[in-house]
Amino acid sequence: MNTHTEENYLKAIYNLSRVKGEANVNELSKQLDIKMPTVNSMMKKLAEKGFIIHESYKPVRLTSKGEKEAALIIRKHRLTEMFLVEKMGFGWDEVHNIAEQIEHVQSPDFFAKMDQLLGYPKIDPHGSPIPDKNGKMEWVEYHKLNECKAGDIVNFKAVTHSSDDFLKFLNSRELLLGTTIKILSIEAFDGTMTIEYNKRKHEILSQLVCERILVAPIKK
Amino acid sequence: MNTHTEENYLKAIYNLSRVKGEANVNELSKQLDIKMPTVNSMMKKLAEKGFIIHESYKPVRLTSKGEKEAALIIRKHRLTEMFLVEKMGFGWDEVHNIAEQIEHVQSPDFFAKMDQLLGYPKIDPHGSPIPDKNGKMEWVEYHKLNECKAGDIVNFKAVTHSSDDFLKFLNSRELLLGTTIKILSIEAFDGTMTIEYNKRKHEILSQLVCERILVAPIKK
DNA sequence: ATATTTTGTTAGAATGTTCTAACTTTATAC
DNA sequence: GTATAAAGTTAGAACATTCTAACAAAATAT
Repeated sequence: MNTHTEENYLKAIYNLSRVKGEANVNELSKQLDIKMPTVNSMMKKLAEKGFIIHESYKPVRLTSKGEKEAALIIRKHRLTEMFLVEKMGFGWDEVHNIAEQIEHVQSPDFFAKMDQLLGYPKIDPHGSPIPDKNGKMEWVEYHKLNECKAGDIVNFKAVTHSSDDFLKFLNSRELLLGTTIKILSIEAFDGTMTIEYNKRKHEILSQLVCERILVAPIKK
Repeated sequence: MNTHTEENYLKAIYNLSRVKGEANVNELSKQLDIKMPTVNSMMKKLAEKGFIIHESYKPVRLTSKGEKEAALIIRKHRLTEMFLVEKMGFGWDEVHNIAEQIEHVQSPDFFAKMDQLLGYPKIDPHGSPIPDKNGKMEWVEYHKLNECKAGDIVNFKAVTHSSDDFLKFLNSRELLLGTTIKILSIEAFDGTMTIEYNKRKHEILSQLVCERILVAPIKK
């Protein structure tokens, strides 16, 4: 088995790789808040264990073994988040830090039981897909809200970041998963959007916020 | 905050101290499966942090600070065990190892929520008392079954060990908490007991087993 | 009461994870 | 296309946790 620490590196590599297929040392260092030389030596270790490929001065890529390992940790994280929200009554803005700890628990039975009690969920409380027992994840391709056009009507499907602050911001605007959003206008200068949803007719979102909101077009 | 490791030492000291009020290095070493010199250096560290008093060649005693710290970890352990049994459907023989891991989770909210969902339980699935939020534990003084006399009728209240094997043995004999037991005879030679309970009229228990079963006399 | 066993301690080394300082390679800017 | 900045690496040290080997004190046994 792998250590707590190794699991955190694998998860970070997985998350950074999601878009580009690879992760570099500098980004990992920032994301994990660990200095570059430390990350570097851990890359050597993970490469020796066969989880990643790392050529000098090149970005890091997960092997299929590493990808599966990472996906299974993420599975535990997301099942936990779902359990905390659905079965224990936590808010979606309260579960990330608890799940970060529980994801390292070594007990297949524990997570199998959660899965069963939840009815084998496919997504977590933030709209992210939960990998299956083999580490396979079904990717639904959503759009970022900031890439939509004025006049579009879309459905809020997921968030790309799960920090307390961001989710509390969305709560304060009553902007929850499943909400239908109409884009009234986009400020060309800074990407600020004016949107309408539920009873809120003129809500304004900064580009930073819009980049973290994933949506699907409404099917007519 | 303290590390995982420090918490395990504190818990072991607490458990060993329960009877005698103190714990020695050799017993800690055996219980934790860590060599004596390692235990010794950790004792130095815990003493510096004010959790224990340790004079050379003397047993170790918890300070009130150390006792509270340990009790709060045990509180998390026992709440977790209760949650796993009552809310997730695990057997009492399946929860110890999972709780050993979850007890180290740092999140007062998480354990407060468990406590609330369970209705503020006072005992865990093995009959052990759950310390309150201040680390205070209500000790109910039970007797060990092996200390009872032939003819006694007693109620099975708790176990002193929570290993899988022991609990599975009790399951296989349908010997569960709350069972009323009549002691038919005791073999003077080896302490083996013949008992009667429910529909089982001639069950035989070794002394080792009887030492691990805590009972209360039936009030007439 | 001395010898033996058990328990406890000290010293020194190994492993894992982290750091800083110094250096190298790659990317960017002018 | 050279200068500068950014990213990556190497070397060496620090801290936590563990170990083995050697030694010391306390308990026990005859």
